[in-house]
Amino acid sequence: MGLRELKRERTRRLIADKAFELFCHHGFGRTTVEQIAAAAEVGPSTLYRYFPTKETLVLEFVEDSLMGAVAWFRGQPPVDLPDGLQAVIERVLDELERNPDRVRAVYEMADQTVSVAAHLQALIWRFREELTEELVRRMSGPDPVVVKFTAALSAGSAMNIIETVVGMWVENPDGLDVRELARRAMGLLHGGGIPLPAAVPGPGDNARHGS
Amino acid sequence: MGLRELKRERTRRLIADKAFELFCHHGFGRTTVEQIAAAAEVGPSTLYRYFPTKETLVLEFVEDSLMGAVAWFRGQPPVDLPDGLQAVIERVLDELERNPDRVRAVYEMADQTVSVAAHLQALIWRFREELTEELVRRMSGPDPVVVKFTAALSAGSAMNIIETVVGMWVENPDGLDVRELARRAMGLLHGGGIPLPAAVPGPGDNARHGS
DNA sequence: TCGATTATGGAAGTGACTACCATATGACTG
DNA sequence: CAGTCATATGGTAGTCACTTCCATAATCGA
Repeated sequence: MGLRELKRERTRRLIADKAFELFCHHGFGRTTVEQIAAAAEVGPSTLYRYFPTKETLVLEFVEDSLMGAVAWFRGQPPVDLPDGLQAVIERVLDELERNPDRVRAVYEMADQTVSVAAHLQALIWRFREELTEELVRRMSGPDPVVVKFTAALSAGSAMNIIETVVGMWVENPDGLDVRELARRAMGLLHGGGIPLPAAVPGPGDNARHGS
Repeated sequence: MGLRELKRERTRRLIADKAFELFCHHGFGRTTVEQIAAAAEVGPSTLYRYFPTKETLVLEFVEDSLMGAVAWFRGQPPVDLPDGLQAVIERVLDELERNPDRVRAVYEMADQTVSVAAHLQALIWRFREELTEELVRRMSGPDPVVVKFTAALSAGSAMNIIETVVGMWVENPDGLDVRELARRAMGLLHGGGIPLPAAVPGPGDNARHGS
């Protein structure tokens, strides 16, 4: 490991940290790339060599969490479908829970800047696609279309659970048992259907029953 | 209804059509906004008055389909949760099936242009949020957090089914029964779990059973 | 027909991002 | 240690999406 890679990692980290700092302080939209480059004491063209877009400065952390979980799953021995998905979900949640402030910051920026939300969603989409691919590799069936369909639906369910749990977690700053919610949501995978609250919505008393 | 609104609708349609044409012919990334404006014989600033971003030129159609379904659902009498979701899903699929070429074009552009994919996902996210909101309004329960959680998970499931079915539909140009797939996927909402193909993935013979 | 409202087009500017090139810096060889 | 090579950096110039603002033209109400 040479001095070069060490320095590279250092500047990369420096840029990302300065960017995060400026984004939190002044907002994503009110921070220019030039300002970030100046704060990190590098030229703008150097910054672009490390981070292809402004959004990656914010979202690389999420990308690592999601793609890391898929990569980990690829190395795991075959297991039951629901169990495998559950493991992936827990892996992602573990990773995100490791630095909650960053997760919150990402969600805040996504809330107030369309392009951040958009790229975050694109990231989640890629996670879904790669997970689908891996599930297909692990599955077998007579009809490849049905296999692909099942895999995509499963990966989507995992994605849905992650998004929902993380969303609830971000909205309720403290005193929320993320794991309990996640466990509840997993019922979706195991055939329990949507876990309903105590009082379920039924047809209203005075309402015509719709078609 | 005055002449003004009529003309407005006409230029709007004209711009969108010319844009679609150019995008299909030269690709999204290789078409500039100025070219579109020139083709529609309007000034660029007029174009931006109708369409805030280049992406909306492509995605407005999808937005209308999704948001229209939610708006429709808002006007419906209360029904069972799974039935309601199923109705919304079918509504969206109906709308998309009405012009398949446009759906395919959108997916193609999303495949080759990141920002289109990103904004498409952002749109789907908004659909999910609005559907969640409406579900919350229709639900009751002792714990508002659990209610919100259930609603978000349900809306996410609906979104998942739509995305999966449409994705399969786009990938397999012809001879695919979209409705059969959709019906199959609905089992997820009714508590049937993930519908599995004939041969389900099990633990491999030579694999260690790992945690 | 006249005044008010609104749509349009153009100009000028900002900022993200790209392509390119000259230079500086760490890495390897004799 | 000197020389050379690979790579990292910084700067310049340019493209393009998008914004703001203003002058003008088209429509509408009276």
